[in-house]
Amino acid sequence: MATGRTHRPATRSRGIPEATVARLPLYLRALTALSERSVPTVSSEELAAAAGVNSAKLRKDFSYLGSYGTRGVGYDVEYLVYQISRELGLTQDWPVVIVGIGNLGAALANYGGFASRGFRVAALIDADPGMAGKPVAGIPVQHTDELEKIIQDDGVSIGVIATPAGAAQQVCDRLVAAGVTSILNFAPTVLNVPEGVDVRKVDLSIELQILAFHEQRKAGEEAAGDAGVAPPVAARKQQHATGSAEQGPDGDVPAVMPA
Amino acid sequence: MATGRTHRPATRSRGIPEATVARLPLYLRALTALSERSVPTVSSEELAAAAGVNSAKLRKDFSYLGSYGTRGVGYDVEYLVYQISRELGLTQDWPVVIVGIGNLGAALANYGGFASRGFRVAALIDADPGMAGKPVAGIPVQHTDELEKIIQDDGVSIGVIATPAGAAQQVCDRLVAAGVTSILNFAPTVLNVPEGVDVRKVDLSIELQILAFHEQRKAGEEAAGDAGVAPPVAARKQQHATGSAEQGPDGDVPAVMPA
DNA sequence: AACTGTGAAGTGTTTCACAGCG
DNA sequence: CGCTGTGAAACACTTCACAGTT
Repeated sequence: MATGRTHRPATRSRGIPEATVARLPLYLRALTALSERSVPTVSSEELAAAAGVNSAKLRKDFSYLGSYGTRGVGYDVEYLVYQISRELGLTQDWPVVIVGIGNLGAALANYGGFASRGFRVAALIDADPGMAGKPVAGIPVQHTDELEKIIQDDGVSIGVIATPAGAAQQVCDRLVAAGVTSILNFAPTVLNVPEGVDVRKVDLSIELQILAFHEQRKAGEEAAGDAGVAPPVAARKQQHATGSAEQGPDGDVPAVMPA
Repeated sequence: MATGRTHRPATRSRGIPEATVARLPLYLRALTALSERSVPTVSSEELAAAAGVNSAKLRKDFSYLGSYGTRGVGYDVEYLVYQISRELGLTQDWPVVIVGIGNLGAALANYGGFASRGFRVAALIDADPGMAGKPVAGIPVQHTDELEKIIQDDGVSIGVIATPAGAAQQVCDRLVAAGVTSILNFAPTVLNVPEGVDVRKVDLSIELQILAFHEQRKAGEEAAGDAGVAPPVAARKQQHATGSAEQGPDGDVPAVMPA
């Protein structure tokens, strides 16, 4: 979705897998903790444990960055912190605007981990004129009217949307028009953005629903009899291939989830 | 990747892929919106657009649930809402506790999408005695001492951790000991949980770092010359250089990690 | 001896493309 | 004809297992 293809001309294409990129911050956090304890080196096994992954995956991930370890020894903590930071672009300053200073926006503004990496809250923006000027986390809230000006003046390229769902797309459009090219969306809506703009979303309700799915599986083993309400409309259709062939061609090995 | 093999006797093995499960809430939201507009049926193409995925993926996803569409026509909205809700376990009531009622916890307690699905905030818990009794989102905050009692009395199986990082593991241990088997973690820490307990994490700082990575790519195409500080220690090593496919569409990386 | 780096195999996910049904 | 449902191909990611290095 969002990102669309980026048909890069393959400038020597480093090509770090997306899954690896998503784990780099995890490694970085673990490494930072080690660094604070002045641990000089760490093995893939130890670091993997601290980051909650397995060591093969970690080594594979690092192999995309380069050969930064020493066989028989492990990885130099400081050096790796630097390399990962650089890879993630955290050696530079990223001004960020947060739009929508309700409960959540305020929480985000106060969030420490925010500033701790290269991120700097450049501005807090809210549509409520009554909020204008009020300081949140030490930063005065500004009115939406200022949005374009702020973004241009500060060279903001990352925006955080913490507005109600109804306002999100509109805010998004304005952010993008003003030059923002990466958006972190907390509103429960699918955002439409032009090619070249990245959107990541964080959705509490979705996370809970996924947990509920697994939770349900744990509880009800056999009893398929569901206690909920009855299907609303339409005739009930049969439930997919009942006992028959269907999936596992050869060695069964049923998928992740059992039933 | 959930719980590796789950031994289970393969009761007709439904086996819905994790990636599909993660998208069901998205479909459900889009369908709910259609339902509110009294749209009777929808094609895979339309629904996919509303959910921000492509139609082939959507059809494949639905095929894991069963044959719920009508060829030449599309899907019955109400019927599909029900089927997905049931699959996700939302036709039942899920009491949830939120631990850590700071800025973020309060935001979560107030979050509407919470209650809108089967989730019910059974209790708000905080370690600060000064907060005890204070109502947040209409619910009085209770002290951590009550944690075990609340969970057992209300049969809570899902816990949300919104405490500072330092307290998270301890809270997690208590939640698990009291009977919680699914945890949504907002604290920037890796939680250790016993086998059978699901943890999903939401980490603002990680999301931003991933955006920064892509942002950096957009900006500096060729100029590998980084303006940041110089590497701290150790000799620089060469850069690997895999030549190959690069980046693809955004794909969300699921994060269930059992243990 | 200890540990990294990585091909190769295994597993999961997406996309294609079209048969099949209403 | 239109649209779903799905094998098969393509792609992505993870894990294995061991060669290679210090």
